[in-house]
Amino acid sequence: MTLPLRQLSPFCWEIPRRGGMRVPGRVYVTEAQLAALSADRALEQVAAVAHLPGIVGASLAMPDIHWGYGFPIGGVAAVDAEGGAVSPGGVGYDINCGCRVITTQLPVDEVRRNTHAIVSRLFATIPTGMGAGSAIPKLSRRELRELMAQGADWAVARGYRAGADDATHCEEGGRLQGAEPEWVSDRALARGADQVGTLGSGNHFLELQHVAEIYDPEAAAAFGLRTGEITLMIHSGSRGLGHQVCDETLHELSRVYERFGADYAALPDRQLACAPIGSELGTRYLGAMQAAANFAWANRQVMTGLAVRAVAEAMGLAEPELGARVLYDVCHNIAKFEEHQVDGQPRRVLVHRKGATRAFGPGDPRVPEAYRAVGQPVLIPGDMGRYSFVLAGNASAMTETFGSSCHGAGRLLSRTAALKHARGRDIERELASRGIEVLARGPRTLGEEMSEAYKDVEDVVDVIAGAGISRKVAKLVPLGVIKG
DNA sequence: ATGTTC
Repeated sequence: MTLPLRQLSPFCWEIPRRGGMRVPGRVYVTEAQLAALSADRALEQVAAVAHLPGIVGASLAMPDIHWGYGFPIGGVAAVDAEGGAVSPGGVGYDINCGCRVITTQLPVDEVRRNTHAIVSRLFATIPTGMGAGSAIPKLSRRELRELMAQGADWAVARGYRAGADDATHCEEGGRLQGAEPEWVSDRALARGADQVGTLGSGNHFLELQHVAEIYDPEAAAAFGLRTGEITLMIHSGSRGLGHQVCDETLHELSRVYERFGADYAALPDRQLACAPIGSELGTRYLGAMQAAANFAWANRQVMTGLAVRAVAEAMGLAEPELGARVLYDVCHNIAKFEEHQVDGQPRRVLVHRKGATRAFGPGDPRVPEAYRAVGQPVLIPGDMGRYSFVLAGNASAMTETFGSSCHGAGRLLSRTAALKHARGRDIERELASRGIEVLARGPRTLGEEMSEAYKDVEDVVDVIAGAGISRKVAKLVPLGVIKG
């Protein structure tokens, strides 16, 4: 199927409304990226999402768009908070998968000669890989429920912290309102009980980086980013607990969603299964999803405490000597109630961001005060062999994308294709020759995750910057990385 | 992404 596309700007294309689409689609890509997209079904998914009950504005896609379950990865869909539908496929399996940057005052030159010791200590401290558990003592169901009610604060209160303002430097303060831990099943609790403070596998990572380049000195100063200083980046989510919440809801929803009304029955893809926000099932999913999101924040917060301690020990320093603090923490797999302008009127909407990052512009009260003048920090992880970016949200994100930006590089090769390319090579040694020390549980992840398997994240970020949605603030280059 | 097919 070929979709008719209308070019709106050098970086933006519209899929006009037709059939059951309630709104148009809008895709932020260059012409070259658009040509590459014809190979997968992601654009059809953008059009399919436009059928979602209650969707407003447009069905959006960021430049790192690729095919996903129901919604494309890189998709953004806002639905009316009253009459709209919530769709687990618009959040993804890894609820509140997200990214965090911790800044330090350590100079890269001092740290580089200790890279091996630091990466080894990080790898020994933070469990990585599928099924890895026991970073901290296993939690009881009661403790887990407390954790899911409190989010990042749960971990801060137990001493897992970088600085004094870690939680307030998270999107939503590291805790979504409305979380209902009671609606998270026993099975999900069992999976999460020993996974707090664990990294996971796939594209999840913890990186030791340095600030290699500053593009926007004013925003960099506000964010505490200084050239030549060390940062840590954590990319992880809600592990087996969030996965279980998504899985259970999808199973339940697939049997009943068509009964919610003609709009639901007419959805073009069963993977878009959704429920009215106010329905019993919609309410239960939202409460459990918000609880799982808070689990993810606690998870990244515990890893923050463990990582700061590990770096200090490896450097032979006291923790305060690192000058570490959380710059910011964003979720890129989530559905959140937010107020946005729709057709010039303020409206409460549920914004699904599935592989998309919140990117609020300057002056927004929902951005921490220290950053408010320059806009929200937008954290964009790249691949393990190149670099990552810190951006700042622009005002136009608020009018164009419900305050949303891209979330990463996006895959170029499938996992299978990447492994084929990696055959006979020593990825670990290749990275070492470029000054990047990597420790992973197995060789397979390294093959699947090698640089060539990903697009250049700078190409993605440049589209976002070209479209005016966010602007580049700093480039972060890895010295070392731990993986699953 | 995921005790990688309850």
